[in-house]
Amino acid sequence: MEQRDHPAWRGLPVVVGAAPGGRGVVATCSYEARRYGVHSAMPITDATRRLPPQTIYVRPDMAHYTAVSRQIMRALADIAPVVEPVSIDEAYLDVSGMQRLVGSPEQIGRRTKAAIWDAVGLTASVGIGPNRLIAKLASDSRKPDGLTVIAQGGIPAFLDPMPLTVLRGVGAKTAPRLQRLGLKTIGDVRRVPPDTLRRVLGAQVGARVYQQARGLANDRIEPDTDRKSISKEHTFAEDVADVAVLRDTLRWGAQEVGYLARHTGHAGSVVTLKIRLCPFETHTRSRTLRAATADDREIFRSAWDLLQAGLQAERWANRAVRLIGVGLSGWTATPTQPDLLAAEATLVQPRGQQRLNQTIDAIRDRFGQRTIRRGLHRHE
DNA sequence: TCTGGGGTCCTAGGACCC
DNA sequence: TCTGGGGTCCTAGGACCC
Repeated sequence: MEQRDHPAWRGLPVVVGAAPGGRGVVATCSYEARRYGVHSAMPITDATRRLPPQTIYVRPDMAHYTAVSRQIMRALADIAPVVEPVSIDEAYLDVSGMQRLVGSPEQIGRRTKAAIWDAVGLTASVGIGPNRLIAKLASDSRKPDGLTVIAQGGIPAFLDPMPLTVLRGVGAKTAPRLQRLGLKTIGDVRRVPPDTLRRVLGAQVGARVYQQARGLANDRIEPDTDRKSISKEHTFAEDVADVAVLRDTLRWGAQEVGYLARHTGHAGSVVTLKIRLCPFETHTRSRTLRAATADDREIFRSAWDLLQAGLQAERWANRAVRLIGVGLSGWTATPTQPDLLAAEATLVQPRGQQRLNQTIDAIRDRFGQRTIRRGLHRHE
């Protein structure tokens, strides 16, 4: 997209991310830069070493990218009724049952690419498959500007030769565990009994890998999934020992988090402090508040308390700090409603057990089990 | 060699409740 | 005096994804 906005950069390696020589990584880069072996998440110092002098380095302009992303998502909403954005540059569309209206899967894919081109002048890769795993891998299989359709019957031939590292949830730690069993491809994984995978990878990851190797995955596309947390963190250009600097950075983070929470209609009851000590040792400390908040000062106070407690403990004392951050989570389960409050008031009255049970049943019918437990806890 | 920032989900132990 | 089993919440850390 930076090449779209700056025609002079077309054909050149372009790196979006940290300043060259600084601390940080490549966020993304042009296909010209990829030819030098540079990729997302690579330390910027490594990238600089590999890339030629004419390389263009840009800092990310998130506000601009977010605006373009919105335009793209709007264009996608015209293609299919259900769109689930997964990141700033990726979304799932449920196009099942659209063949009669639009045409073959290929036609739906071409139409999607055209809609994005017309809206923002960018190419996109599209993958179509029976579920989100296959659609994602299909999209990844041909970039840039690709269009790949995998039908149910084509799944084994498509998956089996792929390296097992493309499976969702198989990363830097999990891949070697599988490779130590002599496995390289998804086809290899498919021949392993489920019990072995569960033993080596744990219950959840093992089960997921087993399913994915067979091309099975969730096919529900769900729009409007609410975020679960809001956080702000900062890595210092140089490690910091001055507590006043840490406090000011924490205050900044709390203000950013509070602002974002209020502007997105969130109030959270869990404040989390994150700290990364020199050279690279990460810790978190969290505290559950008595009531949810979106107040900068309250978020800051909690984070600051947690930091001071940590600094007093032996482990953190006199250590230079590389990163500090603050997060907010634990949204209020149910918006407070008048009749819920009334029901809670009834509950805390000393009444006979039978009456109490009737009241609990009544609330449960209306709000569900979780609500009752929370209500009881608050008043006990 | 050096490892951002913003997220999600899972695990595991201890507290606490019934 | 010795003691179960299930469930949920809280906390810390870790793996992973874009």
